[in-house]
Amino acid sequence: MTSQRTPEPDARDAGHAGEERGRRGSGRPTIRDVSRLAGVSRMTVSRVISDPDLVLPATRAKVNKAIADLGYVPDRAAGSLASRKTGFIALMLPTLTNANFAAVAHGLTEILREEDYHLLIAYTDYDTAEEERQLRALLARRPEAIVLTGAPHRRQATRMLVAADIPVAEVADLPSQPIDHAVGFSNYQVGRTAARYLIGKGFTRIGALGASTEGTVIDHRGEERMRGFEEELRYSGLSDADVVRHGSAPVSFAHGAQAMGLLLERDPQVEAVFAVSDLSAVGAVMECQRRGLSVPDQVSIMGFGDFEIGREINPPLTTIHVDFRALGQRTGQVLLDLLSRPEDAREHQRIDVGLSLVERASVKGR
Amino acid sequence: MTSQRTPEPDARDAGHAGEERGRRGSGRPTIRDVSRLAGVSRMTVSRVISDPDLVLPATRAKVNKAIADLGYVPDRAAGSLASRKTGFIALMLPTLTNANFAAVAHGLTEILREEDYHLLIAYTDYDTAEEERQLRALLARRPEAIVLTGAPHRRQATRMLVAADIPVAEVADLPSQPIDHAVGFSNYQVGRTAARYLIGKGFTRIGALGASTEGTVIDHRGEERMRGFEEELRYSGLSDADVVRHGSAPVSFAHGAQAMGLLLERDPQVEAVFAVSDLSAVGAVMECQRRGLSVPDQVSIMGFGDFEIGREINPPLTTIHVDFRALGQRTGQVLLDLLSRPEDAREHQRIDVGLSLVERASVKGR
DNA sequence: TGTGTCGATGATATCGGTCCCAAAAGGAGA
DNA sequence: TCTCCTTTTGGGACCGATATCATCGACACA
Repeated sequence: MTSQRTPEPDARDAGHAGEERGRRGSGRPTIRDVSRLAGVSRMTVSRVISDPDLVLPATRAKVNKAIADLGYVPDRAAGSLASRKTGFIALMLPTLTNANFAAVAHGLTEILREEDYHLLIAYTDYDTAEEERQLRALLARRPEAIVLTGAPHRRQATRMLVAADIPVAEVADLPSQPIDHAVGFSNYQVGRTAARYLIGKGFTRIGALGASTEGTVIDHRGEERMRGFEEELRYSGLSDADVVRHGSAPVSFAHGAQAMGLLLERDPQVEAVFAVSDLSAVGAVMECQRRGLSVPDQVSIMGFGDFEIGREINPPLTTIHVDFRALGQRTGQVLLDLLSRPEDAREHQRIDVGLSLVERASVKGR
Repeated sequence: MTSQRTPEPDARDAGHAGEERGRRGSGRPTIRDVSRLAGVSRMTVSRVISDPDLVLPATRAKVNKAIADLGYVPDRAAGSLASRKTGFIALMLPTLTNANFAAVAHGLTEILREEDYHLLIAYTDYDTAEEERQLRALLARRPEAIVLTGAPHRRQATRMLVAADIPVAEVADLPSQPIDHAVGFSNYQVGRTAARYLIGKGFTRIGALGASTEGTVIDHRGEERMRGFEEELRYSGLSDADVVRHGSAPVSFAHGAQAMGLLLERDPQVEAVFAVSDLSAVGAVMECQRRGLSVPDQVSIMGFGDFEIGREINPPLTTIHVDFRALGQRTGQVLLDLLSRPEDAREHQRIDVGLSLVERASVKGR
């Protein structure tokens, strides 16, 4: 049978029962209420929740009944404080209103969920100033790790990250000097790959559509693609006169349509165009069609991101594919692995998830 | 001048300095470190952070310097425990990979950010079983309010919500019997509006494209639109034989294409189609074009949600518009208002953000 | 019967903040 | 000068969990 010692006296409850005066509590059942009802100590209740095998089945049953009867839900804030583990992973993105970033969040959640970690999501709307505020707010929640898209761009933000002393994973870009860990692909290589592909198709008047780099609202990853594209053009001895930077991030259909319009006015002879995003590319295709230009017979267009819409339009869009959901999952695995091992056994991870060119009908060589 | 009493002795630090043995702490500076460095009590530091006006400017300056020197970031978990305010608002959505839901999250964040509230996001992938697990995990974080898309569908989940005793806001649908507060629109009315519109255009063979209602993965809001659409057809004496439910939520381009294919095989004479989502509708348009059917000359198609892509395709898509970002903002305002006033002054809110029909070229009357 | 080991459970300190009230200083008014 | 009030600051308990170590039995073995 179970042992019959008296449970802990619990000074706060000694004396007359039901004396509630002056108590700060919220009225919701606490672990103490459960322990009293079940006739065990708080520690035993805690064990039933976090590691049931340590408790005798009979005791466990009593405790579980008490939990159910009271509708007890443990307070993780209190638990975090005591255990020094919050179960939070922070995620800072430029925006959620982008299918690929949302896919990263989705993939991450799928993995973290299993280990009862929660994602704390913040977004910056591509604003470098907001980044710092958000980071401070996130760190106050004591996440056990933080996931960022690319390095932070303020000195102060980087300092805060280092001081936080938690694993940092940079995703969706592979910086040459990662702060800590990195899971992603090279946006610069995306640009170069796109340029080489179009050059290989025999085009010589090649353009690009990206966002402006002025102000604080900047899509750094998109700009990396533009840079890679431009450099490849130059290496190949081609002009970068048809590279258009227009409007502010995030880019979408309307951006592509406008930028394509500008480009066509600047150079009506342009043969092929790379857009930093499929959304932009789709907008460009539509703009061409409105102007009576046939894609791909008169202008070839390709994008980046392999958004679902690209597959559906006519002609289907040639693009560069990155599996963002898998990227999120992979990041989750890296972090779980990192967090489950002692600090001194953690080596830097740098994982390139790669990219692939998806040829569809919107590009047709000369 | 400032007062010169000795600051609190702080038993934990008495005796020889630097004796770190056996301490549970994390190594990060705490409010106690700041108070020692600044030569004030912890309470004064706390005040400088949460209500600076209560502290003399000179003292405030000392404290702020100590905070900066140490790189101190307050631990919100500890603060939450003591103050009974976590600063969390929970948000449970079917998915984030949907521009409209992402827009809700976005709008909410914009508003809550100002008052330093954080959104805790969970998603269920349209799975009723997952809903309950996620809800339990969310409530363990002690959010001060919770935002849901429509009522939870498990008895147990509803019970947990009521027990949590916090404001509940249902968004993106207006249930006839809201649990607490509701901000949204009637999906049922969307369906009826769409049907009335198509009927008014003189069509009599009218179809609809939605998701299957089998299994646990169900898009209840989409189904409400389907139901409203069907009922309006019947009220008007028309057949609902062309209403197609196919595939599982979430629906997208490929769904629309497939479902449209099925519909055309079932009834090649169909004149007009309503899809539960613009994404589906776009897929349907593309499918028609692949089959050589002209939209809108041979088939009219309309959708719901006013997704950006609908504006860009040829022909532009007729749809029903709801401003989801504003919906999120409105919800945020309601919640902030609710949380800033005493509990007994809180009345139930029911806000209809309305909907509007956007006529474009994809529907052409007989 | 004595003793060592192991499994189950309890007692207490602690995590890092805030609440509540008390104390000290400074100024106004009698 | 004394009292009273306001402003500023501090002391200690407390929020609701968990870490850590102690304790109690039961059992094996000598």
